[in-house]
Amino acid sequence: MLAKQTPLTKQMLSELLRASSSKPKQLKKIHAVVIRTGFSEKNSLLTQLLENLVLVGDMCYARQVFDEMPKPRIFLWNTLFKGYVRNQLPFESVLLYKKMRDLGVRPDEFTYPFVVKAISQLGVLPCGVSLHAHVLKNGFECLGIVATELVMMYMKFGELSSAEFLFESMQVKDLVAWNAFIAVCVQTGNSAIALEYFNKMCADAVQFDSFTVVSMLSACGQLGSLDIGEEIYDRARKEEIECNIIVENARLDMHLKCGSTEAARVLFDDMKQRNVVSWSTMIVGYAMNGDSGEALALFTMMQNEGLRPNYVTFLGVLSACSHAGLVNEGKRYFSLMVRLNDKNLEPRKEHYACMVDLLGRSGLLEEAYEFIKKMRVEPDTGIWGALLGACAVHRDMILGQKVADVLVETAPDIGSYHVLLSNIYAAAGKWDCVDKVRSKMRKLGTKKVAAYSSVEFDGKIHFFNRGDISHPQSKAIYEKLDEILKKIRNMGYVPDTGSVFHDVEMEEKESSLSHHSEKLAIAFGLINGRAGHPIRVMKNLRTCDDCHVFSKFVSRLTSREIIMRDKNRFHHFRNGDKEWSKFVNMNSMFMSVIRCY
DNA sequence: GTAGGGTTAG
Repeated sequence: MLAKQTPLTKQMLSELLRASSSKPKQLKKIHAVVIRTGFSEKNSLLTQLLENLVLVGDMCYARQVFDEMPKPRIFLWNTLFKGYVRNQLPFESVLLYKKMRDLGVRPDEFTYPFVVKAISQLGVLPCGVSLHAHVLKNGFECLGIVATELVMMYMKFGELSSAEFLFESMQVKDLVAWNAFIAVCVQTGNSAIALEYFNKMCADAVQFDSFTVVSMLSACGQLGSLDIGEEIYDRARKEEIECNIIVENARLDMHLKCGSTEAARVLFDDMKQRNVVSWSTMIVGYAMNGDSGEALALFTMMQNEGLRPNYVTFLGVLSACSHAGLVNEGKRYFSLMVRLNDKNLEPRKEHYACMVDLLGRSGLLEEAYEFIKKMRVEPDTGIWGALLGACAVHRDMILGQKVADVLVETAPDIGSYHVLLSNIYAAAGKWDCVDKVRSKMRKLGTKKVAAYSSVEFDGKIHFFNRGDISHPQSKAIYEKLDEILKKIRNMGYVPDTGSVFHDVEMEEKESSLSHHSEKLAIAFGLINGRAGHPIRVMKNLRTCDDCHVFSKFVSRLTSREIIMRDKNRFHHFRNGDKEWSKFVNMNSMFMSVIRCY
């Protein structure tokens, strides 16, 4: 009777496992039965259980099951590695790899893709280098997949030349290898290199696909190269590459990142299908471009269509409130988020940072400080950084010092915090304190990020540093700049030397100011750009007050529209005016949002 | 039986 029942029960257990593949509690119960009935001996049920646990993400339990297996085959080790990578547990991966070597288990060609990815997640370069040596020793370096993972690892570690060298020396580069390299370039902020390799790829006659297009549109968004991006998109269409919703969303985002909000809206309205990413892209884009009214209006529309916002949508909404100084509305959206009581919508650190920014920007520095103290989450550098930025804007030296102390303690290698503190001192004329901060930076080896601006012209991106003379057109650029400065001075422009935070003489201050990278970029745009077309300048840091005023005057003088994107947001200048957000009645709009829920 | 690529935030 027992013999008759045995195969049935085993089959039943297997079926049960399949049926409860996403229910962790059920899996545990079945595990107990498997052990009790002695079916675990052949490992097949345990294997199935392990795979299910990896999918569910219960890695602790998965490890327990794995450890109970008498002699797991290499496939099972790989399954566990897969689980650790998927669930972002790189440290556990490293320990498992060590154990594997200690036991003398030989890794196979499937092992290294997982382990290399784990080291990427771990972010420790020396570990990556020694793992690379293992890969070579075991003879897996010529496997495309392993090589691709290594290239991505080096790129994520900022080891650009190693990554490039390895990629170039790959004997066979298929489409996925190209796409992976281009994507990781964009993800690490090396979009100009991505563009370079896209051109190489085309020169090598490798046919690109929709994955390539998405990465390139994202690269063009970062670079502010609307024309190049649109050209690539048009080519994709002509070559009948499937432009799915991901491609369309990336295109939308590119337009918004290039300050082309009107065109983005037309694209958005014409889209055949829209998902939460499309809506969030628009809302975030409007917020970045200073059109808070449209951002919040879209948020309402989105809900009227019955779409559920996600955490990015709320980041856009909160930053829209922040840019427009809508303190009370921001507070209400934040509490709405809490009240929705959705596990996926619990405010994250970024949302708290947005709130601190909102309060701080409006001058409510103490309230922002209190908000941080009362937060349910542990404040990170992003949150303290938002408060320090606000202290710099409102020149609050006392609180600024307090916050900077926390930041310099936790993140001594980030130059911008030191710079912000030194700016606060400089604004108050405390040059001895400025010197102290600077010498501390030198002692810690912290470096300031050098400011640069870029402009696209003739299919190329032109970069400028402050006082740069390396550009072939330098002579003409400086002549143009002098000419403009003269003319706008007559129109009433006065250099705002308050934004040069060095203790130097006035004349020197002025010349240092007049050669800021964005001014050089604008002069370049005026020389080369087509009349009637906007000049799009991208800057890697925030733009200073003087360059802001300068741009206003230049837009009036030359009747050219200037769209300047800095680290945080856009500035649109047309006919000497800065375009402000449209007036909207936020109160009534907020009430309609409340009604949706 | 298992392995490499894409969109919204920072």
